[in-house]
Amino acid sequence: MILNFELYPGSRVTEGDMAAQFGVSRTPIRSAMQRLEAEGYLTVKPKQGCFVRPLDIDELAGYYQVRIALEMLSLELACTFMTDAQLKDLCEAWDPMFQKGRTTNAEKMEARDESFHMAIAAGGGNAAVAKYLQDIHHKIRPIRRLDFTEGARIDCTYEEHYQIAQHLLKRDLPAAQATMRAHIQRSEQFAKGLTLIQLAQKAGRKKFGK
Amino acid sequence: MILNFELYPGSRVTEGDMAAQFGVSRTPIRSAMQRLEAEGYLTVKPKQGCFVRPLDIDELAGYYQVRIALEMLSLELACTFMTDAQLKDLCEAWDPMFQKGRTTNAEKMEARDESFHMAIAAGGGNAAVAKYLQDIHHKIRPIRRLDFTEGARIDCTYEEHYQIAQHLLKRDLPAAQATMRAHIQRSEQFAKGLTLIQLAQKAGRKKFGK
DNA sequence: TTATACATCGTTGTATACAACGTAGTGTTT
DNA sequence: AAACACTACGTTGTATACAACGATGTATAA
Repeated sequence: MILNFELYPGSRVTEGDMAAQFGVSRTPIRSAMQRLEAEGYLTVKPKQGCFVRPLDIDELAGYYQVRIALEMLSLELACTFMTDAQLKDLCEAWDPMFQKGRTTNAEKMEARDESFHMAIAAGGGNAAVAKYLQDIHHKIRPIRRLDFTEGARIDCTYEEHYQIAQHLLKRDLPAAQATMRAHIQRSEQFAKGLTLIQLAQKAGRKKFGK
Repeated sequence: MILNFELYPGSRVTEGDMAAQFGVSRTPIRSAMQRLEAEGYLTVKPKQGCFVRPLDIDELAGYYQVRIALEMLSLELACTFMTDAQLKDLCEAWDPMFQKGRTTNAEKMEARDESFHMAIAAGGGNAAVAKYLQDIHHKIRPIRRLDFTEGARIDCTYEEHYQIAQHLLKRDLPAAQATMRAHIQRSEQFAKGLTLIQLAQKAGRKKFGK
């Protein structure tokens, strides 16, 4: 959605303005806003207006905790139900030797990373796990994207994904879980650092007006 | 919502009918339907109609798996962050010796049970855990209610909740987790059995028309 | 100068009318 | 008799007008 970038947290968004901006009536805008409210991106106060919810870093840490718990379950199911063929495909897709599929585009890389985690979740056969993991990925997307702005982190991601897939192929659940946990925590720590820098910059810009 | 009982899965629900039934216009009905669709209770096919989604038992098993994973995390956080005072309150509320707060009403009991699990989730300080657990509780509510139609299960629930709270108070995380896991699985097994019976009865009724 | 009452404005919530589209039923043709 | 085309109906999607209500600014009184 558009609110990932140019909308400041806390700012007001009225249905009328959005309708004029998109050239449609208030009805579909209203519908979209209700969906965004349900997803937690903005809160609508009756008869007052809609406000975009600021994302605070503690809340995101909470999502990462839940993510780890779900990824552990996801791996457990995948280790039981995914076929060797599926896991071999996964290994090949993330083999660090294959420089082909590599991309330096942060957005593309983030989509590829998400597809890795969702493939494991889907392979486990539990739709609820996949659903909640997808939801969390959406929630932490603005931060995760920062994770792939550095080439080193991309290399790391390839290596770790490959290891996880290999562990699964060998049906070594504890190793897969340990690697996944470390993978997620590393990514979180790195992204958290970059987010703090961005927040500081934003605060600086705000001081100088606009 | 009303779909918990008298609406057959797969049946069609039109906005116009609902609007007439509730005596309001289509607009708020439409809004509510979009919310229900987002929550997964019904699917709306463009230009065709809305259909209530049947709940299949495998899907519910998936939710129970996720629930266990989240409750384990919830306990871990609660064991770290909840105060002795909070835990003592919890113990008292579920002390089997106190026959006072007891209720035989399945709906009331289900609300009380939910409040126990949500209190632990809230006590851990992770809003995301609480949010997803709440969501799962809503999803499995139609089954869980069946769990409290028998007095024996109510006794069991009091006993198990009390033990969990006691373990937390003693800061014995593994014991609390083990008891919680058994508690949830027992509840699931029992409710699953009753659900199958209900489904069989419903199928039987359907055969005889109406 | 400060506090209070009031009026105006802007916003969301709701109702209603119309447009777009899919489905089912019917009539015709082969 | 069967298959196909067309028409009519019902449904959701959208636009617009109005109602309800909170907030803000202003004028008046103490």
